[in-house]
Amino acid sequence: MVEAAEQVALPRSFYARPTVEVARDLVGKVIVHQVDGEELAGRIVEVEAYLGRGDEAAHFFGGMTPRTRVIYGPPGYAYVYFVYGMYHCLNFVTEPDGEAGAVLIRALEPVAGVEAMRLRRPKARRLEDLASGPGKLALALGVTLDQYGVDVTNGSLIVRAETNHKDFRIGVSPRIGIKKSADLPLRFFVEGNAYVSRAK
DNA sequence: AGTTCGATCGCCT
DNA sequence: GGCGATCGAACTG
Repeated sequence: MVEAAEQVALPRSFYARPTVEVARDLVGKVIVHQVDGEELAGRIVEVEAYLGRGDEAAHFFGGMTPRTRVIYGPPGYAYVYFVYGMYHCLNFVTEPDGEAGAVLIRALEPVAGVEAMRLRRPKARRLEDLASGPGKLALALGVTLDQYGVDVTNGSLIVRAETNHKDFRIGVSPRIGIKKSADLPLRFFVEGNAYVSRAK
C-alpha cells in the first residue's frame, strides 16, 4: 500500500521546469515533514528563485562546490544549507538534470502539527511568527542538513499538491537580504498573508 | 592554515 | 534601525 503522502506529492516533472515558473507555482502548496512520529505541515506563502545563469546572488554562481552539488543534479530534491552559524534554510532543486536552479522557501502558514512546531520554536510568541522566515521555518519543521539531498517527491519530506486556499494573489518583489543581483523580481508571496516574512 | 563573511533572527536602543 | 551570536564553506596564500 502506498503512503498517503506519496499519492499527493508533486511529481518530479513539476520541478523539471524553469526555476521562476516552479517558484510561482510552489506558492500555495503544502510542505509535509514526518519527523519523530509527527506530521508537521505548512502552506508555502513566500519563496525566492535562484537562477543558474546570470544570478550573482545564487550560492552556485561561479560553479559547483561540494555544498551545491545537489543543485546540478535532477530536480525534486532538497538543497539545505547552514548559515550564520545557527540557521538552516530549505530549497527545492529545479530545472532538468545537469542544469542549476533552486527555490528558497521563505515562509509557511502552519497547517498541521502546530503544537509540535511551537515546541521547536519556543521564542515565537505569535502563531504568525512560527515560520515567517527561512530560518524559522526550517526550525519549526525540523529541517536540518539531514535533509540535504532527500527526494521530495517521495518520502518523509514532500510537497503536497492540494490546498484549501485556491484563490489568492501572488505578489512579486526583489529578494530579501542579498546584495548582488538585488533588483531582480524573483520573490513571490501570497499578497496580504499574515505569515509572510515581510509585508511587501 | 588562516581569514572572511553569509539567501538570519531576535534583542537592544 | 543597529548589532551580536556562532560556525562552516569557500577563498587566499
